[in-house]
Amino acid sequence: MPETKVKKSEDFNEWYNEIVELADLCDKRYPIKGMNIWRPYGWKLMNHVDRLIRDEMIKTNHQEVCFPLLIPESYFKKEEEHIEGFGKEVFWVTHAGLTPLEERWLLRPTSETAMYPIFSLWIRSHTDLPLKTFQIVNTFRYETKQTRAFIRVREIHFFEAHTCHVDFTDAERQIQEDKEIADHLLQKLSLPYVFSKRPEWDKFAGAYYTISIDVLMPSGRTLQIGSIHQYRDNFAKPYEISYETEKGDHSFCHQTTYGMSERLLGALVGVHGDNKGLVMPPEVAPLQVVIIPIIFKGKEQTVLETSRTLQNELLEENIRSFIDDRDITPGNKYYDWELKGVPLRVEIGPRDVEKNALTLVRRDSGLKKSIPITNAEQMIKTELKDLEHILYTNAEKLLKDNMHQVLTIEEATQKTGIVALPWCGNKDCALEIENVLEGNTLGEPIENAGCSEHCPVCGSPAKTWMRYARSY
RNA sequence: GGGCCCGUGGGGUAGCUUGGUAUCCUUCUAGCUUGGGGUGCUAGUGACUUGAGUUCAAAUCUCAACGGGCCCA
Repeated sequence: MPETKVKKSEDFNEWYNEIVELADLCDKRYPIKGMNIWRPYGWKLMNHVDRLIRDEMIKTNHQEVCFPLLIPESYFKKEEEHIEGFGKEVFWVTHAGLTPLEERWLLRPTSETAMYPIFSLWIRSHTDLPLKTFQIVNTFRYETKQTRAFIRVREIHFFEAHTCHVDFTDAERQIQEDKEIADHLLQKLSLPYVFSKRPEWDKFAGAYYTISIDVLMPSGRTLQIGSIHQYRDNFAKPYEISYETEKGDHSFCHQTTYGMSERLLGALVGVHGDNKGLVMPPEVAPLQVVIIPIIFKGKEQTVLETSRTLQNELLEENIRSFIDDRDITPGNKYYDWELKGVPLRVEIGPRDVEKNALTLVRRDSGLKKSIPITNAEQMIKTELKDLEHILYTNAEKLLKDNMHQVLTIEEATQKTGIVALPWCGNKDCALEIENVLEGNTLGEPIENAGCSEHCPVCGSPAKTWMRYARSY
């Protein structure tokens, strides 16, 4: 069996670096830090993830838009907290040719400040609401810390939904919908996750509150793959997004955003991959089945014909497949496709054809079996479903085994992954725990209110649980 | 912001201390061979980040720039 040089369990970070390049996802040789090249296979994969996101957006009546990349400084500066949060990591455009610009432009780090002045033009009446938009674009953030493919980059492939509502309640309803969207999507990616409400000092710049969506990587560190923000009317006021109510008054909109990025791909790689390479959930696998004809001189005809017949049958079932008839040895092809995480491999050789059968190999378990060629596409469909299920189950176990709820800092230091401790609500107490655990606050669980224990730092009655983790 | 380390074919490397012909593996190309887990053989392409300095001579020593990585705040 082929293995990566670095084992996933021994040095996850190194393993990750090795795998993203070996599997042809990206090329990191571009000479600007944090700006990598999407290679064809990686880009296909990302497109499938985007497709799932679009499907969810369309189902929930969001409209796709595309705003300009450049934002005038004056637009950007309207909301104070927002500038403070992003100011240090924006790229500026100062010249056009040799001429200095009268007003500087910036590359969007996110699109609130590009969109909202325009929203204020679009929205006149309560009948224009809710306004539900989204776009999938690249955003730019000048990261100074260490970059990592798909996880911390300077040019980010980004999904952002922006909505405007008549009031806080309707915006809250949107946030419920966003949570459902996240759930559907992450199920399809076989990625179990946790929602946490970020503490006040760690929320998105300008938000009323922020819900983060985190997955747990096998290294024990969390990866935030999305966030949902309730803005209330924090942006609507400076950007003057108001509407005329039924009664003829004027009122500010309440807004939400929902963002996700190429980190989803990072999570797919990290959570499902193994020492043989990627393991892709069938929903997003660029190829769901690879067909390898076993060619012997003189017998290639029947083997290739059988392969083509199967491919056509798979096509009718909307299963993405490819016949690898390259002139290299079969073993070589196995390695290749295992590295790329193709969920199922079908081998068709003279032996199979004779028996009216084909050989089916699972990427997750490596198990091989011979199945009848009649109705093979149905069997394959079932196997794909089962594989998706197994991926989810394994990932869920990883998450559950690494989520802990404890009462003292002492106990917390013994744990890996996500640790929840009682919290009194005082920032200093949380920061103290961050220090000792060498981790960060993730936020409070959103599903439960309250905690009847005591803060492990100051001893006061706890208001809630607070989660801590080392994160990417 | 402060400190440290590193730049050699597409990838991984040896050589640097003590200056002189750049090593090996892999990939790639061509041909034959082989083909149910990386087939074998033959031939071939391809590199010292850039600039300045020291020197008869620099991958090697010095300085700088650019690029990459790590640690601390």
